[in-house]
Amino acid sequence: MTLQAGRSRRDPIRDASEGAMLRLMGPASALSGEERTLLRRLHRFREMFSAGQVINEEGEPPPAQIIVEGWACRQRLLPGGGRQIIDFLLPGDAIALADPIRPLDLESTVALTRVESMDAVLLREIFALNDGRHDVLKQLFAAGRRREETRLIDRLVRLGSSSAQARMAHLLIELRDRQRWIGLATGDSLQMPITHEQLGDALGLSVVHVSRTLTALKAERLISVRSGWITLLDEDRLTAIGGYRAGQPRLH
Amino acid sequence: MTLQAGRSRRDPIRDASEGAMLRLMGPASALSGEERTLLRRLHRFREMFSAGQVINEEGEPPPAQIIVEGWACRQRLLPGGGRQIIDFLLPGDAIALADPIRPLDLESTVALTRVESMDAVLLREIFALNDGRHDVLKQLFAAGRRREETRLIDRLVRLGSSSAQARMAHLLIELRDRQRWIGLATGDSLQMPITHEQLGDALGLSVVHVSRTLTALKAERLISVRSGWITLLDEDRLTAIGGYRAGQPRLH
DNA sequence: CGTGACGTTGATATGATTCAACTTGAGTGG
DNA sequence: CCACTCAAGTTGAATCATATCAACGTCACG
Repeated sequence: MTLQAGRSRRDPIRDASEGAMLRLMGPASALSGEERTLLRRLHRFREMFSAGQVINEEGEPPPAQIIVEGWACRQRLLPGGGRQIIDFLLPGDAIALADPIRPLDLESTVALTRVESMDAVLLREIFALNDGRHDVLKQLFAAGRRREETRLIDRLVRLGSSSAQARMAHLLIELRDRQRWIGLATGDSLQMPITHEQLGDALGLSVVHVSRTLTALKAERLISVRSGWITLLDEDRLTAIGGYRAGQPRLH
Repeated sequence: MTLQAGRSRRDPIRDASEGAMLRLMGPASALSGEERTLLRRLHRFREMFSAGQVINEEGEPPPAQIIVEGWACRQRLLPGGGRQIIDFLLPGDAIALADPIRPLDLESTVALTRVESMDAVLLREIFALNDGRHDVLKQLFAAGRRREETRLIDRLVRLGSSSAQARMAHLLIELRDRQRWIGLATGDSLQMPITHEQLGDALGLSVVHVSRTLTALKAERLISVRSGWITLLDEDRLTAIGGYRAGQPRLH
């Protein structure tokens, strides 16, 4: 858990990462100059997590953070030793920014890939001021929280009622949409940096069946898989199979 | 959809119902006199729904309401014609009290039994005033909303990872706890006024399998069933089977 | 050039669904 | 008061989807 300030001024790596940071807010153009400056300042203080590392432990109060790079997940550990992944967290997604107090926290947050996050405690405090000077940013995160809740219900519905193929199709489209939104994917491809086991933990399927399901989708020419990437070959049919209805990223 | 004012002053039916209304807030003792008066006033304006009636339609902005009597559910309709029940709403539970704006509302709310609800638009406005005079009540509903979210995740986890028996056991304990909390159940019994089909829609099981699952639980002497009631005979084992962890009704 | 994590494939087992028949119980009208 | 009807629940048999077990392939990395 390395806490480090931004590097020297003209470091190209920092600039690229900072670009991602701004882009991930979607229509960053709507942000005021003050809001951009704030984000840039926050971005200097970030933490790194390696794949598999626990970002916050079950039962502990989660510190407010925003994912800048990499994938993480919210999960619940199961009595039998397994886990259920509740939601994937992608760049731009916030951890505990909104509602820090939970009745009984049985969830933990874990990095699925290498993750870079920035501290957002200050952001929460600024939002609490209600000074009106950061309202666009505030709205942006509020919208994110609403999308998160919608995804939660989407998952619940699909776990309760869909076949393996339907769940997979839906998840793939969801992830493609989210990645497009933050500029990580263009066209019909999406990054898929996680293992079948992790997919299975999210979809409520065994590793073996994740493999079979993907193979079936490939055989039906619905998707193609390169290492680390998946391309959606027939979005209409995937949408039909997954029963997907776009949860468009509305801002207000 | 009958909107009617309270009946005459000393109507015993109204009084009983009003008692339930106050009790359902749990530790009603903590409410100020002003808050009680407010609730009583609100309680004069209520709506009745018969079993099966839609309380609010998919896609329409839900009016703020509080269930006073009966069971309702939030649900999503499925492409195939079925539905997934997302959550059960019991007396004291609020509809759309907190967060009226949703990104894309695919849910509807439906009465499962005869339901009596009271209008809570005024309540929402009063809360928005932030005058500090109704804070206990506000906290009470905020806590309810948090419990609701916890239940959502509970459901998601169980749909993704548990067997039919485990899901059923967990749901029964959850419902018993909730009914106890609002004074509708005492001891180890709970009211079960809904059909196997409705249970199945919530648990992601077929009607037939709901029946089989309950029969199995009966055979193992874990529950007993009378018409409209279920008694939990061995709470420890049910808890173990369902992987239940109490989401205790905390207030702050 | 092992070694270990990840993915694939086949065989088998199991839990849940579906279809169909039958039972039960609560109205409802004669 | 009885007979009819309809919704809900139960039970058995066949089928289907997914899990489990096991073996093997492949690739990255020390």
